Amino acid sequence: MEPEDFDSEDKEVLNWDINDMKLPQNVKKTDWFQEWPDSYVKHIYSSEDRNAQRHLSSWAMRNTNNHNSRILKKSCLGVVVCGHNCSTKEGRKVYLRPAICDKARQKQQKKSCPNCNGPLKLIPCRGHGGFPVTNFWRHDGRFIFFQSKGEHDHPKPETKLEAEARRAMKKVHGAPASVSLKLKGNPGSKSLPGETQSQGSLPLTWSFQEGVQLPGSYSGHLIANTPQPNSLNDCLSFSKSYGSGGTTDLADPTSTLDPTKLYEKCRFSSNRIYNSGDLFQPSASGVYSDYDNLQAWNKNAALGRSPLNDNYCPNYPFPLTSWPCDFFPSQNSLENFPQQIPLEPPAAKTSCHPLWPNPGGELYEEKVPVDFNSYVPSLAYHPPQEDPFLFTYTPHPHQQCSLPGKSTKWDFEEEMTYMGLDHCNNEMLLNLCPLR
DNA sequence: TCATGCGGGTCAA
DNA sequence: TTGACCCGCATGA
Repeated sequence: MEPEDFDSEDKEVLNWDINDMKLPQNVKKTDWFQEWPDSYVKHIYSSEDRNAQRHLSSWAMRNTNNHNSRILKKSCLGVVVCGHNCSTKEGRKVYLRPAICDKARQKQQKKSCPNCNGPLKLIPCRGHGGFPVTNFWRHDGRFIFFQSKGEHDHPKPETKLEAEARRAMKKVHGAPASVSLKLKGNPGSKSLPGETQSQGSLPLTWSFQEGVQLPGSYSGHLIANTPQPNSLNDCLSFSKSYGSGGTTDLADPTSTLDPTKLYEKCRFSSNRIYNSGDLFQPSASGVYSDYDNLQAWNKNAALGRSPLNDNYCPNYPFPLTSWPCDFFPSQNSLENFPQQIPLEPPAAKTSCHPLWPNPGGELYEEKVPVDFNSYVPSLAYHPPQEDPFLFTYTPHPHQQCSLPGKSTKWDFEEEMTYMGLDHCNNEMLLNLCPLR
């Protein structure tokens, strides 16, 4: 759509700034929540969006006083890495989430690298003119306005859920899970009959975390006590967050909380990300959408990460498609997800996931930029020494994954074994797991 | 214990 | 004046 096609109201919706006295209220479509907002983006979320209400971000953002109670400002803390720049045997880098609390962060930095016992080092974010990237949140009317300034110049840290899961893991097991991993073998290097290695599964969250490598998608699954509603919430948000082009139709009457419909919607949403056309859909906030998607893509590709990964459900504690198979979210889980999910049927997959079966049934293989900042594959992955951010990726085709058994009782070993086998990416599962 | 939000205050550009 | 940052406090999980 050409800019001249916008009427004045549209322009108002598109050209707002977080500091404006008056923000647009004639927003027709709100954005899907973005968990990894980057670059100079703006989003308009529904005031019903729980994630937006909580001003969530998977970047480690701390509150910053801007002496303006109307606008909440947050600045990025960067990422905690090993001072020795060590790698695990599998070539994974250590990317820990900086503690938000100042004291906790100081304590954190006194701790040693879980991998090599070297010192931990905080890489500050300098993505905004040498200053940390800042995020602004403003509640106005029925909407929550979000604006990001700066581009993160550091790897993604582990997500909040991952960090919480890691802490919970420590509490429950008392010792680093690596002990267990050593006993059972490395999860990333082991496969079961009929299984293939995790690398091709693509959006694995394989950031190394204090002795335990947690695929983000299972981070909430590791500990039974880990609250799952948030994970589901996050997943669903992710399913909706396929790029800043995602929008939520406020008038969508299909926003029932019927789990089956939600699943179906989520499934559709999952498909959406592979529709190249979606990349250029205007977001509610519009202005940056098209350009920023491209920009983000290019940047992420340069950084070795893929926007597609952001569209994945890295914090989802179980394979999304296991709903109809082995698990169904509680109503409680769904309550945390007030946003609507678009009902469009899956668009033709003009651009497929590397492992997405094509219409002919064959797995489609495509080289895509992959986020190895936080999603580090194992095995064949060899980290370049000169630049840890530049990774090469060769997907392994023909991968299959199995869902966890029907038993709801997973002990830790089983979980780790399962996780180590092959983290099933949602999109693939969507095609492998029978629906209802 | 830590995340989060608020707000007083300081400092430098 | 503005933006970044430090600090303490309160609240909640």
